[in-house]
Amino acid sequence: MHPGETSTDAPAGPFDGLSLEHSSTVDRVAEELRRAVFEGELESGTPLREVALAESLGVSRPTLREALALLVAEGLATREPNRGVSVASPDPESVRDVSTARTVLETAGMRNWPHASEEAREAVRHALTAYEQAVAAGASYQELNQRHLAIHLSLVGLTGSPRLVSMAESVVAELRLALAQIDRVRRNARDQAGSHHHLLDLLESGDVDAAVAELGDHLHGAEDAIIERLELD
Amino acid sequence: MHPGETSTDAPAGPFDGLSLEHSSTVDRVAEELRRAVFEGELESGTPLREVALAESLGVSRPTLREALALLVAEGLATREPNRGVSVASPDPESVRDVSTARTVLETAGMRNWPHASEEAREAVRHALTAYEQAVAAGASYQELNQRHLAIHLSLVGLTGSPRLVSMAESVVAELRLALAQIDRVRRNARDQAGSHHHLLDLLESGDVDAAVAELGDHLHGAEDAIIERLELD
DNA sequence: CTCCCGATGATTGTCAGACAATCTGACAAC
DNA sequence: GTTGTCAGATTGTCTGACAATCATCGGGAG
Repeated sequence: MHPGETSTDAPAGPFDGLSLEHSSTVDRVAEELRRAVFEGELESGTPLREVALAESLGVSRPTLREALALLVAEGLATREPNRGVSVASPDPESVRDVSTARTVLETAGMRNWPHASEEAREAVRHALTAYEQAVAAGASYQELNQRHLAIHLSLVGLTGSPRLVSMAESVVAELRLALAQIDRVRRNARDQAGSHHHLLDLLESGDVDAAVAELGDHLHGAEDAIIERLELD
Repeated sequence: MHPGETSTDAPAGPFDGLSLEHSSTVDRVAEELRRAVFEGELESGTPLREVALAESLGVSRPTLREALALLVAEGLATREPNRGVSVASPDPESVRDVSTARTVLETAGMRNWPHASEEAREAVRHALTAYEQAVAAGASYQELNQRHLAIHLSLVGLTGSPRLVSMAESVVAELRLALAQIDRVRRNARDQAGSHHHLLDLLESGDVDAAVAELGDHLHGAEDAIIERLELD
C-alpha cells in the first residue's frame, strides 16, 4: 500500500537498502506526466491526445489510457466523455476547497501533537530543517516548493494515519498543479522559513491553539495569494 | 466540476431537469464490481481473474482492467505485481486507520456546524429522518447500512468541502467492504437511531463539544466491534 | 524418504491493429 | 438565421497476440 516500503518481511539481513525498481510501465508513464505537469511544461487545459502521447512516450494506447485514468483519479487531469483528457485547470473555487481541506487535515495533525509518536514529531522537525537548509543553499524553485509542501505533509503525519496522509498528498498535488500554472513564467518562491519555524516553536512549547491559529492564517494567506494571481491570467 | 450540475451555462431555459445517462462501459463494470463487493458476493481475498471476469461480464480485457484500476484506486481491491488484483481484505490495522480518518473528517464537519450552510445542516436532518424511517419500516440490512453511513457522510458535508466529502466517501467505502465481510452470514444491524438523534440534538442546542465527544465514543465503539468480529474469522 | 530443481501451464503486462460512435467545424439548403 | 449534411479527427471498445512472470508438480540427487 505504501510505495516506499520494502515489501519483504525478512527479520533483518545483510541485504537492506537493496530494492529493485519494480515499477510497471503504467506507473512510469503516470510519473512522467505528473512531472511534466508539476514543472509547468504542460499548460492547464492542454488536451492530452492519446495517440500522440502514446507515440511520443513509446507506449501503447491502452497503457497510456491507464496512466491517464490515474491522473484523472488524482485530480491532476479531467476527462470529458468522448472529448478526452486534458490537464486540469484550477479555478478559484477549487483552490478554496483545496485550502479548506488542507486546513482540516493539517489542523487535525497539529492538535494531535501531544499524543503523536515521537517519530512523527521528529519528521516535522526534519522537514523544517531540510527546508531551511534548502533556502540557505539557494535551492531551485522546484526544490523549495517541494520541501515547503513536505513540511505541511509532515503535519498531517502527526495524526499517524496513512490514509489521511495520502489524502493530503492528493490535495497537495492539486496545489502543486495550481502553483506550477501560476509560476510558469516568473518562478519566485518567497522565503517562508520564519513562519514555519515559529509554528514549530509554538508546538514544542505546548501552545497548540496558537499554532493552529497561525496555521490558519498561513493557509488563508496562501489561498488568497494563489487566487489573486490566478484571476489575472 | 460538480457532478450534479448542468454543464451548459445558458442563463435559464425551459430545458432544465433533463439529463441523459452518459455512462461508459468502464463505469458500469466498476459499479457492478462495487455492488458485488458490498453485497458480500465476493469474499475478501478472492482473486479477480481478468479473462474470466471479462468474459463473464461480456466486456473486453482492457476495459475490465480499467475498471479494476478504479477499484484499486478506491482501496476496495489490491494489486500485487504480476499476481493480479484481488478483493481487499481488511485487517485490524486498516480498520483502525479508517476509523481515525473518519473521526477527523466528521469532527471537522461537526465543529463547523454553526458556520455551515443551512443547506448542509438540513442534509444532516434529512439523512437522520430517512434512517429512522428505514428502521421503523424494517428495511433490509443493506439499506439500513447505507442510510446509516449516509448520516456520517452528511456530517462531513458540514465542512462545505466537496473534496473532504469525496475523501470520506472513499473511506466509508472501505468500511462498507469490512462490514460486508463481517456480516456475510449473519446480517443483523443494530438500531442506532437513538444515538444519532442525540447527536443531532446536541448540535442543534449548540453544544458542539458534547456532540464531538459523543461522536468519538460512537466511532470508537464501532471500531472495536468491527475489529473484534474481524479477529474471530 | 526428503529436498532441491527444472519443465509446464496459467496469468498478467503490454503491444498492434481495427472498428463504431461521437465530436468539431465548415458548407450547402431552406 | 436556422437547419441538415458531410469529412476529418478523436475517443471508446474489441480482438488477437506475445513475452515475462508466477504457481504447480513430478523427477532425480543426496
